[in-house]
Formats: sequence, C-alpha cells, structure tokens
Amino acid sequence: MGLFIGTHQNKLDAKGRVSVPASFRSVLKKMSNAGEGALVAPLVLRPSHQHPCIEGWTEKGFEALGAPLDNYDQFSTEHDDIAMAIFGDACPMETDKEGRIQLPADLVAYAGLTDSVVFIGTSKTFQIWEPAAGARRLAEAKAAVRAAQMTLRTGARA
Amino acid sequence: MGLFIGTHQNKLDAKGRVSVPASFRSVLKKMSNAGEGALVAPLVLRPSHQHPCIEGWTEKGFEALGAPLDNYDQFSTEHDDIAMAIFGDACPMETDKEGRIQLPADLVAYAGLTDSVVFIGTSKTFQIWEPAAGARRLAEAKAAVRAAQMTLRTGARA
DNA sequence: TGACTAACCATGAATTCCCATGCTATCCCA
DNA sequence: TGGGATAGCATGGGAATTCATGGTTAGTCA
Repeated sequence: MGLFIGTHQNKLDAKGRVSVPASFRSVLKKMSNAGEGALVAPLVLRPSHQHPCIEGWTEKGFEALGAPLDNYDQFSTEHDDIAMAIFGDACPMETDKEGRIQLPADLVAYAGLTDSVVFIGTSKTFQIWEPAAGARRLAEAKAAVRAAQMTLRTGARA
Repeated sequence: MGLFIGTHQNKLDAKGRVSVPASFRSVLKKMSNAGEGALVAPLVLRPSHQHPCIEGWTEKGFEALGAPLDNYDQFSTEHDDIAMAIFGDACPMETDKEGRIQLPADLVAYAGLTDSVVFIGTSKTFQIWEPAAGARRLAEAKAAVRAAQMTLRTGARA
C-alpha cells in the first residue's frame, strides 16, 4: 500500500528521537528517489499551516509540491512568495538505520510534543501530534465530515 | 459471488486472531489489486462511525472511498478533514496463509469483542460484531425495515 | 579538551510465519 | 443410496523475525 494510513503512537526518547512507524517507512522508501531497497528512508518535515502539528512528506510528494513554481516567472514576487512559503520552513531528513528520526527542537515546540507522539496517516502525507491533541483533531475531523455530509457517497454510507 | 453475504461466527484465539470466513476471503481477493490467485487476502478495517462494530473493506472499495479527495484542493480544510477521517483510523491488513487476521487491540475494545465474533455481510463491506450485539443490531434493522414498510422493490428509496 | 551529535550495538516485546490437528461437508464408488 | 475416502476450513501452538526502544561508543566542532 503506497499511502499513509492509520494512527501509531510512539515514544520520544531522551535525545528527541522517535521511531517512524514501519508501515510509514515503507511508503517513504517507495516514494523516494533512491528506491525501495534503501537502508534509510528520506522524508521532509514542516510545521502545518493550519494545525499545531508537524507535517510529513515523501521525497517525491514534496518535489511535486514545488511544481507550481514553474508556472511563475523565476523573478516574480509570486515565485518568491511561494518558494519561501514552501521551502522556507521545510526540513529534509533521513531515518537512521533503526528507522528513527530526530525531531528538530523548533518543530517539537511548535507541536507541543512531550514524551509520546502519534503519527496519523492522511493519504499522501502524515502528521505528527501530541497524543491528546491528535485524538481531539481526529474526532473533530470525523464530526466535520459527518456534519457536512461530505461526498463520501461514492459507494459508501455517510 | 462478489459480495459479502450472510453471518458467520468465529473464535478469537489467545493471540487475538480470527479466521475470516472463506467466502469473504474470496471476495477480498477478487477485489484486490493483486488478483484472485493471491495466497493472502488484503483488506482494510476501521471503526464504524455509527455502530460499535468494526467495518471491513476490500482494497478496491477502500480506494474508492478515498477517491473524493481528488475533488478538493490539497490545502483546503475539506481535504484535511476527509483525509483524516478516512485514513486516520483505518488499518490495512492481510490475512495470514491460513486466512486469519489479527485484530488491533483498539478495535477489539471499540467493538467490545471477547472470545467470539460474528462477521455480517453487508454487500460491498462487512461488519465484525460481538455476537450478542450483532444479533440485536440485525433484529433492529429488520424491525426498522418492516416498520417503515420499506419495500425493497427495485430502486425504491424510503 | 569538552560538549554535543551521530553512528552503532543490545534487548525485550510483539507480531508473523509455519506446521499440526479436528471437524465438516463433499465427492466417488460400490 | 449408503459408506468410506478426500479436500477445505476453522483452530491451536511453537519458532523465528521484525519492531520499538534503550544505552554506549566513536566522531566532530568549537
């Protein structure tokens, strides 16, 4: 399965390391330029713009995110704005051999992380939350979807 | 037959494993990307939004469930809500060679499962219930249909 | 030389794989 | 039509991996 699915809770150790869930690692490797056989998995982290959480991207997914830039003149202010918004606060990383990443201190602070974190899959990307906040957000999202009767109609029951 | 039909009761063993009914397995294989000849059957489990039971999806069915995402801008709140609601609490699995799955502890708790479970087919998906609760729900559904005089006539929608 | 970071190694727990068994329904042959 | 053989299915348990996590050493920059 090439998508990030499910929620996984892992511990943040004394050095600020967390294991990336195994299933997420396999997605990251598959969506990397290096290929699936790689020993480590590349990924990109950035603070979410709409929530107090960290957003995780695959290498290829993040590259695609920057693609719209090609529609603008290299020296336009739009190009400048977009480039900065997307790349300015992103930070590329690799897991270590054990499949862990070291979360940057500023992102830890931004998401209010303490000793445990949850990884929540959202299809092409995933999010890293402080467990309680993540649970709240998940419940909120489900409620919103139900309230809006968003088009889950295709073959599904609301 | 490409649909989930009937109710089947199976045991949950000490390790939290249950055999997926053979007829359900064949549906799962048919509706997978791997093809029918596969040794194991892929499926997706998620907590039901309206009942204390576990919902089971085929691989293709679940992909269709996520398809509406493409109608929204990647950074819209709708996309955000839907992605989290659908993917956040789903969990993809495969049967083992014997046709069993290991139910995640949180789903077991959510559905109140103990030592036996019933699989109830509901056409494109199926549900996993604690036997007594499942029986109650089945009776309730039948009563509701009768009370509403829902004619199950072709295409009739109460 | 000292602090800090990154690679390496070690361990327990949980999960997956594999083999074995009883049961039931089906098929085949008399 | 009856009885025995056969194959498929649900179930049980043990062994081998994988995974998450903790600690230790080596390496680097100031």
